[in-house]
Amino acid sequence: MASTAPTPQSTTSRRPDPLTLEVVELIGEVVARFHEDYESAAAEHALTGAQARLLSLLCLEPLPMRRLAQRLKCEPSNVTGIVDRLEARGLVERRPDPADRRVKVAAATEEGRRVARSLRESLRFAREPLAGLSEGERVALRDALRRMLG
Amino acid sequence: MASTAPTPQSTTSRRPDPLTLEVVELIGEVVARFHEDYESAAAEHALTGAQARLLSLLCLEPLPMRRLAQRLKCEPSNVTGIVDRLEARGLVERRPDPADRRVKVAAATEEGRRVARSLRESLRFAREPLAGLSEGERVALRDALRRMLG
DNA sequence: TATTGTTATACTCTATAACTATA
DNA sequence: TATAGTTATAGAGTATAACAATA
Repeated sequence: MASTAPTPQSTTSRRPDPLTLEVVELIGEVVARFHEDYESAAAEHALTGAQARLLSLLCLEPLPMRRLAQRLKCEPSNVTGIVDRLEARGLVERRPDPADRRVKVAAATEEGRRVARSLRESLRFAREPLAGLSEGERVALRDALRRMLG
Repeated sequence: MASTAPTPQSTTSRRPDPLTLEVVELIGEVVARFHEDYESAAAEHALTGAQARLLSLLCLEPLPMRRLAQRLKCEPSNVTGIVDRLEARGLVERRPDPADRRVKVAAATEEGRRVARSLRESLRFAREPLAGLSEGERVALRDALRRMLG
């Protein structure tokens, strides 16, 4: 591709070049749409965003309340309420930890896993828009995202 | 680039190919980091995410309460409270609309614009990670995102 | 009658601090 | 004493419904 002029400034400098600014803008758009899509998919399953995120985590593996808080980047006291509400609906259960009786391990129930799977499948964004890209473009996008995320 | 085998299924079909799944996963990562970064940048300015978004909108142009709700994709009743809190801090003001006395136009104050500018500059994510990409990669990323967003 | 903004209400998420039961 | 989870509390965002002022 045309790499005619060398970038005059690093992108970490105070005034990013127009290209970087546009990419930032576009990423903001993607973030907004993704978020919107996630919330509405959750709502279709009568879940809030936080509940959907927690349930999706537990769908991979059971976790102590403390670890859940770390993963969700919130205070442990909040996890109590979210798990309470999911447990009341039979999507999650609390199990004792034989090794440490202070610990409670949260785990998705069979129905919880079913709901999480359905939720995952109803996530349309980032799948439909991707359909417009060729395989080569998807590879390029993947590589750029990988490098961005370190 | 290698386009050896034709993609067996459309990306909108029930079972997306591994490449598409990975890109979805990566976008999810980007969304999470961006969101986190935005919230913490807002918090540095003693703003909530919703307040920061509303203020940023008003920084571009004054808007009636109703339009603000549409832009923020929430109910008009919520906007009342968010604007109340920003107005109490002198970052936003309500103006009458001469053409329609039912309407109140919200506008950023001078200080509001200053805070919004500072907020925008403290958004590190999507700028620092982008620094790791070559210009060619940023162009490829831009083009892919543009096409994704239609 | 319809529309704009607001108020009232209820629920969820959030952080902080204090509490309990274990370790 | 230190840690895991909970409870209590308060602030903010959200949707719904009802309301006053204006069109």
